[in-house]
Amino acid sequence: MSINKDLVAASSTPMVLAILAEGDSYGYAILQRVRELSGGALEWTDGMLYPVLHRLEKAGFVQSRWEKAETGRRRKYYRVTEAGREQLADERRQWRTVDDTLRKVWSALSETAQGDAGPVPLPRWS
Amino acid sequence: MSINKDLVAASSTPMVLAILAEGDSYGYAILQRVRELSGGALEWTDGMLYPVLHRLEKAGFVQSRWEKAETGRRRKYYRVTEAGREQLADERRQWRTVDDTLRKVWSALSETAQGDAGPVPLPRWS
DNA sequence: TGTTCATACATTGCAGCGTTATGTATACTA
DNA sequence: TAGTATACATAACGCTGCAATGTATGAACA
Repeated sequence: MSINKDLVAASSTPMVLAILAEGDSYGYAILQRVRELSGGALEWTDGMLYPVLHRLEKAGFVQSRWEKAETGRRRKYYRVTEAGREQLADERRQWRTVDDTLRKVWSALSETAQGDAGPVPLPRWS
Repeated sequence: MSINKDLVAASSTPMVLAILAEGDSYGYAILQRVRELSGGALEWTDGMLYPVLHRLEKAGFVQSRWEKAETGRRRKYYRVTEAGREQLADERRQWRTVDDTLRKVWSALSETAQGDAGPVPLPRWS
């Protein structure tokens, strides 16, 4: 399933901060972690992730350091800051507010698109 | 609580389509319905909603018609199309995919930002 | 009558950000 | 030696919320 860009944009910050809250990590591993967490449903591109990490660092939500992995490759590790943890908590609150609202309006609707939509419901305003 | 723009962008299409799936409605009433559904937590601006409605109509997800309300004012009513119902179902699937993933990564974290974060957890990679 | 507020729709300029494409470099493996 | 996975980075493009602004009508109130 392909996820539209707005939804990717809305979830990227809380997702990355939460992954880093599990422990320090780096770009490539974060991409894999997202795939793993979603069971393969989410496939982020690196061209999208790196600007996110740079933005988070500029905002003070994460700190980075270069390290040499045992494999020999250089990696840029990120660690979430205290401000980042607060931001994460705020993002979670926002997400839940929107999610609760969507669930409320969705709850009355049938699960799927209806090939036979049946009679159009009477407008509330009539 | 203020909701960041990415989250508003991600939720606007499924929210509007779902509200219209409840019954035909118009711009001003949709703004009120969003406020009502969210218990006042979500406050959409009209400058954001009208372009959304125009975009949905251009995409064929809704159809519009002018009507004269009993109050005498003109209103532009919108009705969701069959394509719109299918789009709504798809948006719901996408939302749930992302929501499930976020819940999974959030579940291990404490509820709030920690003023005293305690010891930094050992990195998974060490 | 005049003023204000709520209703009702619409557009413009700005800025942020994902997408796609591209670039650079290293380590491992066939 | 060539291909693949790893690893980070940037540029051009297009979309879209946001804030500001504009137009217009009806109701309430002084």
